[in-house]
Amino acid sequence: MNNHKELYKLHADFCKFMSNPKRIEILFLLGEKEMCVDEIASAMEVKVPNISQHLAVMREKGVVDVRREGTKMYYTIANPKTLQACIIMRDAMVEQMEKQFEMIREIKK
Amino acid sequence: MNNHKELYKLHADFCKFMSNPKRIEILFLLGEKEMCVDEIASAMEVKVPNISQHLAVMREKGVVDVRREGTKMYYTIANPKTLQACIIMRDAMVEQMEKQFEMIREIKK
DNA sequence: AAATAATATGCGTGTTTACGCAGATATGGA
DNA sequence: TCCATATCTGCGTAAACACGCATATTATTT
Repeated sequence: MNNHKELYKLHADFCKFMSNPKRIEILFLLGEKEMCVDEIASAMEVKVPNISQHLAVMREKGVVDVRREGTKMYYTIANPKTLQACIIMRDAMVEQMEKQFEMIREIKK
Repeated sequence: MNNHKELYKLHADFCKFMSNPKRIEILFLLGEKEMCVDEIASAMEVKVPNISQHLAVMREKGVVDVRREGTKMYYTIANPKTLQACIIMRDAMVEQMEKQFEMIREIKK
């Protein structure tokens, strides 16, 4: 069974949405509540077309769901696990930074 | 407080290691046991220098730790949370794929 | 049917990433 | 010291990405 490689490819492709700080910020914003494009854009102080492009990436990968209401498009997180994993990943990063900080302090003393 | 942006940047940068299928495969391999470069390379059927480069990326971000034993470098996962988050992210992806598969079946019936 | 508001899309450009290959290091042993 | 083994680094190229801006699409209102 060597479709392992294929699964890793899908997995990496899905995770690509996290390789951009704006998309992570969008994920955390949507974690609080459903939002439309210009709400997100003004909350982040970023131009609307740019946010729309990032949302398109997240839509394609199935990270977010969309719902139309009149002219507005409301976005939500498709699966809460995505945010959960993202938070755990951030915790791991913070712990790692603290560990490295400790090591530097040990060397300096 | 607008160092939020800076945190999102660090977060995204840390998560970049997941945007490549080979690095995800490396993470899962190291999840089983400590391994040296050529063990990883032959397990994955990838050239050693390429694996070394991917490990360098993971080292820089603090995703993996290294230990030298003679001429060999043994790699381990620095923080189990990293693998945990990665697994949850994969679960989210699989659930999402199943959801989309269901939707297509509904439309076709 | 126009005009307007909200999003989405296409394109050009500068930046980053992946990876093969050649050459450089570092360690242990003859 | 010289050689072999294991790993790392530098460089060139091709592909992917981010983002600004202009334009297109979609739905509401008049």
